Amino acid sequence: MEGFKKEEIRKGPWKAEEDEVLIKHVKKYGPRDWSSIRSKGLLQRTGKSCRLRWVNKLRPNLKHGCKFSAEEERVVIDLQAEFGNKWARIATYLPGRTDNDVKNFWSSRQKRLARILQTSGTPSSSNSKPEKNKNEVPVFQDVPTLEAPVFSSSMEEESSYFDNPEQIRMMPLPSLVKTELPDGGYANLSQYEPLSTIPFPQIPQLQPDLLLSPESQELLARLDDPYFLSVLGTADTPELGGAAQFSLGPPLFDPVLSSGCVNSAADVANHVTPDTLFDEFPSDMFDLIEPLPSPSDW
DNA sequence: AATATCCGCAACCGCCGGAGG
DNA sequence: GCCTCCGGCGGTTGCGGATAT
Repeated sequence: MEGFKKEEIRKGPWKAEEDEVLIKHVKKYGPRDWSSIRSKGLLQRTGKSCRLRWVNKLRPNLKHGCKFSAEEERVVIDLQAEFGNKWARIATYLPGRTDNDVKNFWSSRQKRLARILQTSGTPSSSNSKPEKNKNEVPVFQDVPTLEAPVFSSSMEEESSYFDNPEQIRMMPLPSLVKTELPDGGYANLSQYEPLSTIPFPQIPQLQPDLLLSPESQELLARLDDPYFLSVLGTADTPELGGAAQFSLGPPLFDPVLSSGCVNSAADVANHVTPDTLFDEFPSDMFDLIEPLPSPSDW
């Protein structure tokens, strides 16, 4: 590794060799002393860059390449309302997710919502094609207060974790708090006590002369279907107007979705996530959803 | 098939706070 | 009290793949 000029700092994508060096360093010294990696001439990366690479990509037990499950999405939505943009804090509730993951998820979601509101707010929107809006998800307001989990949010573990590769592989995530569920399963989000009810985006009373597409009418009809509601959660109010609420607790808490990656189409086919759920909504359905207040108004 | 647009992701940047000299 | 260094965090950007036109 000689020949490194200390002034030359490498940026951009990491190479496999660099990852190897970083992993070796962490195995040996633990996830700390990031700046020493460069001062020792091991890598031409800054300490910050090394730390980021470890935390976001190389750390054990990360969920790479799998979308947020319905449960994870709900947790993020709830906790964002509770904590604001404290991504690192929110990430501690989500085993295998990093603050960067949460941040990226949220910003993608915000962009989608912005677009949906933009299109639904225009007079011609009910004539517009579904386009990308088919993936839009709702925003939940006035979410319940949640209790913080009892664990250290620090990623810095004892160096004993790094004595051998197997220990690294099996290293428990600090945020992984398991609780036995009534049905015998385990919830990783144990502190996430009964997620009571989360307000659904308000849908105003339908006007008799309001023209809806056949799909929308069919969808509204399905809201009376017990099974459909069980997917959404249970409605606390018979009518959808005003403060219609849906329980997003157990019905949406699916061990398959919440505990691991769901990547195959078959896995997804049998589960309804917020995204897949709203895939079914014709675009003109969103014309009925009132514009949301900005986060600053919460 | 070509182009435009969207989206997810990885990584960088700047700010902040704590620790140590 | 100050300065410097380091690590942590949130915001932002740029790239590449996917999707729509």
